[in-house]
Amino acid sequence: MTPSAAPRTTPESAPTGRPGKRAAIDCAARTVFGREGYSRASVDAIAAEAGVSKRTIYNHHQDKEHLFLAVVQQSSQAVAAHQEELIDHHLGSPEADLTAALTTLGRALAVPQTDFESHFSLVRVIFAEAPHLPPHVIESWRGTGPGRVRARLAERLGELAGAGALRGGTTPETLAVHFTQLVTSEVYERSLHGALPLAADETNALVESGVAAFLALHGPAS
Amino acid sequence: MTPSAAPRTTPESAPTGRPGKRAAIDCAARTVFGREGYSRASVDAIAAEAGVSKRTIYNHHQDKEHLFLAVVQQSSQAVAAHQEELIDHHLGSPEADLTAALTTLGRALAVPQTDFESHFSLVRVIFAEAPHLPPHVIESWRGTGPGRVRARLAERLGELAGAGALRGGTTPETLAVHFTQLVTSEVYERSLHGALPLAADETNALVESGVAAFLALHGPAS
DNA sequence: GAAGTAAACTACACCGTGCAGTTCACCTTG
DNA sequence: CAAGGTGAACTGCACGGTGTAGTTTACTTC
Repeated sequence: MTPSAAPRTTPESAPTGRPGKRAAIDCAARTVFGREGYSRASVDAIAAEAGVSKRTIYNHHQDKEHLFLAVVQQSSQAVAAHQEELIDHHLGSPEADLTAALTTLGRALAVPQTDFESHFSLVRVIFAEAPHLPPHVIESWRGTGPGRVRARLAERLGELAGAGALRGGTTPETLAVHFTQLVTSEVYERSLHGALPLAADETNALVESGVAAFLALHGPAS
Repeated sequence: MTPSAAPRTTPESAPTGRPGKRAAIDCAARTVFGREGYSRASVDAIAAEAGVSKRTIYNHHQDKEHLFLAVVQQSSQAVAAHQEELIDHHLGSPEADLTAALTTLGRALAVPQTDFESHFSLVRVIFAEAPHLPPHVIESWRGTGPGRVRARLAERLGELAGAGALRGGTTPETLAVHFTQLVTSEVYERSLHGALPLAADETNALVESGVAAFLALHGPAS
């Protein structure tokens, strides 16, 4: 950890290489890092998972650590883009049934698609490695990951408030904070941030209860 | 990880040894595991931290892994006991100023005392290692750790509701969930569960805002 | 003499590199 | 356009160096 800003000439930003190899390496690295954590994940295992020679990994990435950081960047962007899409999809056009819209959005945010499972696993590893990660990496991750999602959620909820679907009187940011706290944070905590499976009906119950509380706080004036 | 239930005769439950050594080992293990994580923490480092021979560690504990599990048990109990005490202290006797009581409790729960820092660090490691931990360890930790705290909080908040200090109509468990979600979960997330320091005034702002939201939801009928 | 200490030791896993040989994409040339 | 050359990318393997879990041994202390 804490790399010293790539001193030498590295293959870092070389877009060369046979197509597919780079992608296979990154995908495999995400999978293995997510499954094993940083320390336990061996470069040999990543190479095997990618169906690639270990030497090839070092052709594309300077270091185990730089490989990890590159994959973290990709993953946070992918997760953020996916979640922003979810938010726009469920909250984009004025919904007739606000409770239903918030509930399905909450569920979608709380239980990650299996397609993105490895990305979310990697987010857990970021949490675990946070004390050993260079601060600028954390900040960058915050900015391109959760920060963007939170901002998008605030934007959409602010629009709903502006349209009268939610009570006014609070900033959009507060709405976003309260939504994530009440609707998703308990699911995250109960499942140890997705590490342990949580029964579907339990998830639903938590989300529905959270939405109810959120609407009790910020729902349309009665 | 995933030990196979201690097959041989082990020093596991032997209360022998010079007094103080065992405690020093456990304390050092907690510190080093908390600081480095499971994989990075070496038994040599723990021995050095404890001012003890490595052999002595293996006299008291079967294994690096069993050492880790033992320390986890201790830590979760210590954290739980400490937090239960906080809850009783701030919510035990009917308070004149409910807002102030909830705020100071929230602050106390959100920023751990430096005395318990290593315990909280270890909790982060539990999160990180969760996928590699035997399930019964997780369950046991849940029960003796967060579960007990949550139950105590529900109990006290239920009493307040019964005394009219909070609005009725919800179960004590829901009160406890909403309190932790609104008051502490954002602090935890922002600080990556305590891994990164969070400015004191920022913490205060989050806690106060959370208490305000909690009271808007469940505060005494106006 | 039971418990602890210090240091050496075994056995292994891992990172990163070197290198000889192979494969593939592309480009020259007839 | 097709045969053939060219060079970069890739493979497979072995190796040096390092770190670590756990054991052993000889010695010390209470």
